[in-house]
Amino acid sequence: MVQYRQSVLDAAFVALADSTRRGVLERLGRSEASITDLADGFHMTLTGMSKHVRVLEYAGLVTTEKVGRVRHCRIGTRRLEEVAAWIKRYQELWDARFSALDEIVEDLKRQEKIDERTQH
Amino acid sequence: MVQYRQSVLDAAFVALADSTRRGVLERLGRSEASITDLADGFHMTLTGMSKHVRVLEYAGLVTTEKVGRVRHCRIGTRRLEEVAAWIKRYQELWDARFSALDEIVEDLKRQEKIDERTQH
DNA sequence: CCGATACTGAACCATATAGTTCAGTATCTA
DNA sequence: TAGATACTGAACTATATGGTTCAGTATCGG
Repeated sequence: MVQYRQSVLDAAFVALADSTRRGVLERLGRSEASITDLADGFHMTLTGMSKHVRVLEYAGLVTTEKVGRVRHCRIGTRRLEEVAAWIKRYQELWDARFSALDEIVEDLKRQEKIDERTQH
Repeated sequence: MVQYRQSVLDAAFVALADSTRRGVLERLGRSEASITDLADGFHMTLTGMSKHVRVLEYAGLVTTEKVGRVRHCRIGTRRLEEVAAWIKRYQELWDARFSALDEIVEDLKRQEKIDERTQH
């Protein structure tokens, strides 16, 4: 289970690491498209685009359906929410870390003031 | 092919695509650490971890400071917010797309009702 | 000063990735 | 039915990636 979730999350991050694939997601955000549409739009062979779409589909970021000759691609399930959740969690850790630093800085400032007063 | 990463955003996504590097970010979320600390924690050579840290630093996700022999690594600037912003934007497109589909479905339902009525 | 520690750089290796071409297969259309 | 269209799979190329070892260099502690 944990292994599964880890690998799914990993697949999503890997899929998002490529700028062409992020572009495809944006494109599909506007309307569904065929492999041909996408290949044209990104100046790439059908085969190349087909691979990108498969990576996105594996990661759960798009879904596809073949109707006759045409594979219709559309934006996928809620998988991206897992990526967003990871980032949110990281940001929380990170905010906490910065808060801790802030406190240290505040302590130092307070200490300075005490030093000032005791020196005069 | 020649993957020159024009954008900082791309570097961040690429950095996040590796699960070890995401682990390092989580680890640094708890406290700062040296290369040695991280290498030990992730069962990896110093050289290997050094490379990961450099990737994270290039992406602006961590900052480092060398004090004497030791390189202190800590969680970086607000760079991750750009990643979060991209995802948010994508999710908006995507919600809009689903809303549009919902409307179509609603239209179809209405049409069915009309058909029913006109057939009787 | 000497030895241990902490890292860095270069070279290397195996595998993964992004792309191609070419040769199909299946489906639509005239 | 013939030909165009839409895709798929296999094989191949070039480069990137994640890791290693080994040989330094710089710094710390006794």
